[in-house]
Amino acid sequence: MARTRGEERRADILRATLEVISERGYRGTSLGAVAERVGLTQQGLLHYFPTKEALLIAVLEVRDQWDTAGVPHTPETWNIELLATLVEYNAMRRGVVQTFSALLGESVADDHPARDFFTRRYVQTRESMAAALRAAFGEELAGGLTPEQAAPLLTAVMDGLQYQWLLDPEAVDMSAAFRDFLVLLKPKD
Amino acid sequence: MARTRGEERRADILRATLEVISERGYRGTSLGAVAERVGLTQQGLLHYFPTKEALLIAVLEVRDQWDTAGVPHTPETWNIELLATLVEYNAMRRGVVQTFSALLGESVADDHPARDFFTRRYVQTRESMAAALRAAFGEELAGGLTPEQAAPLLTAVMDGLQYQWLLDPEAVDMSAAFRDFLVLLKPKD
DNA sequence: ATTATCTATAGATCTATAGATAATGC
DNA sequence: ATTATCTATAGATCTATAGATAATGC
Repeated sequence: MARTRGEERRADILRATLEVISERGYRGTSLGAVAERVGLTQQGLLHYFPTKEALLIAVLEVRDQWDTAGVPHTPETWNIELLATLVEYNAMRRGVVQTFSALLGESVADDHPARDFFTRRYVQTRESMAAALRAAFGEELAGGLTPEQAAPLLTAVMDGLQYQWLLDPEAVDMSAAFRDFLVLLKPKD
Repeated sequence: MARTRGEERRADILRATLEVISERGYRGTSLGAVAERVGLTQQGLLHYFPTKEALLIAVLEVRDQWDTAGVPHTPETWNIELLATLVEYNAMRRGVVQTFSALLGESVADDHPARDFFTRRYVQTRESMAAALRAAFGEELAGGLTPEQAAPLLTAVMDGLQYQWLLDPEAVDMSAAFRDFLVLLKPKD
């Protein structure tokens, strides 16, 4: 896939942006800092992405691929085993997890440009989670929960564990804890 | 408790700071915006808190009282029913939840001044959660989990639900979901 | 006296625009 | 021709310091 010079540069810039966001969040990220990492001036960077917000939008568009390790975000392709593997994989990619968590955390601010993106995304995520749970465990999970009831919990556990793990990787075994949670969900009959 | 004029002002400033942080995060908060809300100039505010970081530290110190509704943060005082009530209560205090979530989200950045605070705090939280779980359910929870295994999950569920709820309050019933999770944890014998 | 506020301002950033120059692709 | 990149710079902020003035507490 012969990417043009320009596409290559864009990809480099996005990579660098993800890096800087993971270190400082979106608000703490300056165009200058990103530009420096790709060997450009701040104004040179603006040739590829005309505003800082345009750069964030572009980052969000590619981000999904990163944080689901390339697995597309639709109900059909998801399943519980894959989720567990993904969590395990994420435990080896601190930077990616940190970028995601930093953006999610910032996005709850009233005026944050990523807010809509995350709102929409979580609607999707809960649907996918419910479908995956249904496929794995059927209509009734442990405790009599439906897949739709368990979906936000599963989502919450993944996100919440990431924060605890990012703050204190030694103290929290994200992957083991996630598997513990899957055991909890499994119907007992 | 006759607070001096100065203490009163300090409290006002902290209140305003929590507000602005909930709207913009710590990095997005300017001293000027906080000062305006208490009817001071930015320089007048610096009389009470000499730097922006000092203001954040002070906020973090009072924050615990807010987000646990005044219940002290020690193993002895915690129990599961109280947690469920707290989540219900939080669903009526969007601003407080949003301040907490915004700060937690930002704090994963490498150089964030609240990072240490949250790291230490989560160690405590997990301990308190484990104690509460032990008191409520004994040594073996559902799925054969120990209280220590379930503690990070319980913590993760609370935090993760908050993000989903903040982004989309209509779509997520934080309190109901939390109670669902408690049902999951309850030993089945 | 001490505490509370204000005006003035230095010094750092940061985003974005304008316009010049260099490199690349037909 | 078009794309890539640079220099120069306007215009907004933002934190923090210095030092003056007003209000309050003994």
